[in-house]
Amino acid sequence: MLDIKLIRENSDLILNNLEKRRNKDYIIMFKQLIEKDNNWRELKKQIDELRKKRNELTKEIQLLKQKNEKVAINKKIKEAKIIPKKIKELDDICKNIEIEKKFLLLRIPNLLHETVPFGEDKGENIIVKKWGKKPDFRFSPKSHVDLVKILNLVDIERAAKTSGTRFYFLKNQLVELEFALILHSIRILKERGFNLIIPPTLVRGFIMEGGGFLPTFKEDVYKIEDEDLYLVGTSEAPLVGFHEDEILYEKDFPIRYGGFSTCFRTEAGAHGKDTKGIFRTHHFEKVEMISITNSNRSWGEFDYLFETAELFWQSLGIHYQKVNICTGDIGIVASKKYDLEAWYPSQNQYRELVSTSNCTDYQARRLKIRYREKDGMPTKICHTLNSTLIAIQRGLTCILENYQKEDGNIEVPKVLQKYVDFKEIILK
RNA sequence: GCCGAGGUAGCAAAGUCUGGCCCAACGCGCCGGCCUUGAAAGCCGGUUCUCCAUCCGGGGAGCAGGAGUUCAAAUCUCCUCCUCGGCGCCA
Repeated sequence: MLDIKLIRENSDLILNNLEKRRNKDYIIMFKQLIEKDNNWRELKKQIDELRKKRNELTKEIQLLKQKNEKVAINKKIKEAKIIPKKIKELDDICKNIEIEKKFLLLRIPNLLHETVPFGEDKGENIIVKKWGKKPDFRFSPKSHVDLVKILNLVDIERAAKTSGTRFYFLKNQLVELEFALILHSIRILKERGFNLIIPPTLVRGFIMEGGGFLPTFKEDVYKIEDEDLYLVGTSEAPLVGFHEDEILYEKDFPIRYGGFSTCFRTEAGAHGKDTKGIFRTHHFEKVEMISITNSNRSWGEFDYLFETAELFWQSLGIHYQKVNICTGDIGIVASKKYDLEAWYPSQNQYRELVSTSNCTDYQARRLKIRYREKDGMPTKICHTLNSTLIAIQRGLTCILENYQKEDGNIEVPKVLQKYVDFKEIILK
């Protein structure tokens, strides 16, 4: 969420930024927010004055009791007695306004970085870099959907039986490749200064809210019935929640976490999209990077995270492009976002494998993640960043497609060969 | 799941039975100031959130979270969460 003080003092700046999103709702919400905030402050002033009065009377009563002046005490108590009711009355109104205020504040998106390109939708994202080459196939490459079927690596039909659509049984060498990818991932993350973590995959509502996953994306996450627990759509949620309501030290920045977890997504808004295979599923494993730092360093860190993802995909020899996500496609939390889109020969297009975001102070403010330059110095709000390294199942689809051979076998990428006892997945 | 003990500021630790001198003691760390040639010691102010005020400054809230009783709650009552120990169950 945005800084309410900045909203009060510099509303024009924020309005100009919100306008870039070309969504009138945000402007309306913002104006309502300012109104609510004014109401709130007015009421708070009144309430605080009443409390002050009550505190004063309480003290007087206390003194009179010591002197045992009964008549005066009764008079004061009579006077004091009416105040709590008034406070309660105003406070109830104030609390409601506060709820409305928070409702708006939680839905107003982050400020966009000036280098975010303007655009209506993902068609207007800007390609900023390409790496590697498309594989030169002398045959018509198969899709991962066909490959996993032919090579007996995934069973979708039976998963439909046990669990429904968008589930899968991963089988045989693909299971081994998954673990190879995980081991390769954590090796790179360790070298790049990330602390390895496997987080809980169920988290409380306020952690989801703090990360920006709620309330805006309520339909996209699974909730446990009768409990205030959600299945995480990404380990970003527990990993940024890790330091919730903490005060960190600047000397420790950047704090980097390399998290591995299963992720659960309803894919509510994706009906009809990527319905076949394991490209888009309700559950998958993902290796994620998280960084906590401050405003001085977060843009450098943003590049560092993306570079780490690039190094990983380069090690696998996958041809990709780096994309600067435009205003219409960026979402509410990130101030700037780069995607890494890899080449899918069967689809003849680039598909998203990695998304790197600088959330600036937007998440950290919600989660009360602060830092000090030194002990005794005032606290400031941290910056948080996140990036995919690899979503395993999607990564596998990309590898399968790019490493397929004319004879129908799949070559195992060089860097993964040391983790498995085969160099090819062979058609039986 | 049951029983017991707990949750107090950056850390550490009193206060809870017996409500008010608790805007939370004594420490430790750190920040600012005074003092000093400099430092240490000493002294003063600070070290969470928030409101008003350009500045000086003045309020309010906060003792795991919420609700209640009361003129007044860290302290009493109820609900929830979490931690630790014991028992049970279990991969």
